[in-house]
Amino acid sequence: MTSSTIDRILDAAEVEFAAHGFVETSLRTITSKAKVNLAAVNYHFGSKKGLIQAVTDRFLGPLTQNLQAQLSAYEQSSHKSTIGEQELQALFGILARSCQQVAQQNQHSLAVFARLINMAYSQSQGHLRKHLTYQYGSSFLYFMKLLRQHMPVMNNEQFFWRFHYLLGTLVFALSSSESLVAICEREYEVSRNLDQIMSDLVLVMARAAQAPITGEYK
Amino acid sequence: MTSSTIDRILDAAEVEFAAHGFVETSLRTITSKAKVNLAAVNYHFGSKKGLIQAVTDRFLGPLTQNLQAQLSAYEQSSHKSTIGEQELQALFGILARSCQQVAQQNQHSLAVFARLINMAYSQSQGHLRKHLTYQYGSSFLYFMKLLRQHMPVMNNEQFFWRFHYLLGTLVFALSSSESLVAICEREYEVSRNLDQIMSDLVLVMARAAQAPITGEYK
DNA sequence: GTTAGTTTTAAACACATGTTTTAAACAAAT
DNA sequence: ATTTGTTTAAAACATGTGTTTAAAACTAAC
Repeated sequence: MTSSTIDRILDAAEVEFAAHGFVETSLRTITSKAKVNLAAVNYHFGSKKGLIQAVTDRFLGPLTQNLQAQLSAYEQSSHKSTIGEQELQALFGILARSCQQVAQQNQHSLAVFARLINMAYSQSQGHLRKHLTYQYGSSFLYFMKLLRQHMPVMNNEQFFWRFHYLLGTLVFALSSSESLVAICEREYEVSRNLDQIMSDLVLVMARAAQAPITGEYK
Repeated sequence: MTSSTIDRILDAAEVEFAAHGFVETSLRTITSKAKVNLAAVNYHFGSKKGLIQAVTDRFLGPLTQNLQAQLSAYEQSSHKSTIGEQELQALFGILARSCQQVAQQNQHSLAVFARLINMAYSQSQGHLRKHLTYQYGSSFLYFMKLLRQHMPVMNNEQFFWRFHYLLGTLVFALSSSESLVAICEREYEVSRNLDQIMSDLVLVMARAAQAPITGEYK
């Protein structure tokens, strides 16, 4: 049980970071929730930054691996030159399913992970952004490449923006899903789970991807 | 020039908060950038929380006022029972134009403001969220009500979720617009301004609002 | 010119943070 | 049983934080 300390730290850090952000979570609350000595973090991870990167790596590693596999299987199967909403739904569906599978396999909450990603972008944490793009940039680009084939109407720059709009939709929705679920249960007495939210998001993203590319709203 | 101190503090706090978040920005950096004594913040705003609320109020006050006016003008004009993409575009366009107008009138950057809103939701800051819903909740609901009339296919709960997806798209895209613009200029040698981004976002949101409401992505 | 109220200033306070240090406890191999 | 390397433990360190205090400077009215 020598490395149980490391896992306990990672488990505690994950939920605390997701709940209160990286900066607002102190090492002391993490180590106390993990029932571990304060110095253990610096001993095993070097620094708080090291811990933050380790927490994200533990999820993003399996995720990108899973995603890569499913994407290349999809690429070699069919749908190659087809254009349409169904193919877009399929691609976003692969992304959604990858997230859910990895979350389920590793006993993690998808909402927690989405909040982590959101934190990585909304809080400054320059080191994290660099680490993520360096480590997982290629998987990112692979997904973009496949998606690009089903959005041939627009040029590269227009696609770039459209892609990030959709990414924002996904991240923001997932990361605020827990509080939205709570509001929704209180307000409409209907409870939603992440599966339903994901299904809905896939449809929304696939439709949004096909919005016209020019025009003025004035 | 007695209240110039207050304005200088607000100006400095606004850009620092947007750039580095509420927690990672210290009162000392704010007061030094504002060329004001450290104690001035506690004297004029009571506390750091008070300053945070004042910063958001300075933008959200004029914004909701502007938005309310334009919305009621729109409501009394026409389009009342019509359904379609054009009406959705019109409503989102009103929201977009309100944001831009207020930003321009008060010499503020829209991206800075969007980042503030994003911070208010992604960082814990429970006091801010309470303050915002208490102060500006009605304007929020008014916009929702009008939008609801043009999305009659879905029930209230489905609309609730769809609405927040779109909101996430807007906030996330605007708040990360500055870094995306930079990447885009380096990568594609094309520069976009916020007007173009807003136009595009309006089209995307109007299209996404019409996505089908049920179905599985598996 | 004096006074009363407001604003600014410099210093100190109380506290929480990440990190380091030093020694103790432990594990496994010789 | 001793030794070696690794992990844990408690304490201290250095620093940055929001806030408060008390005096000084300023403003405006009488």
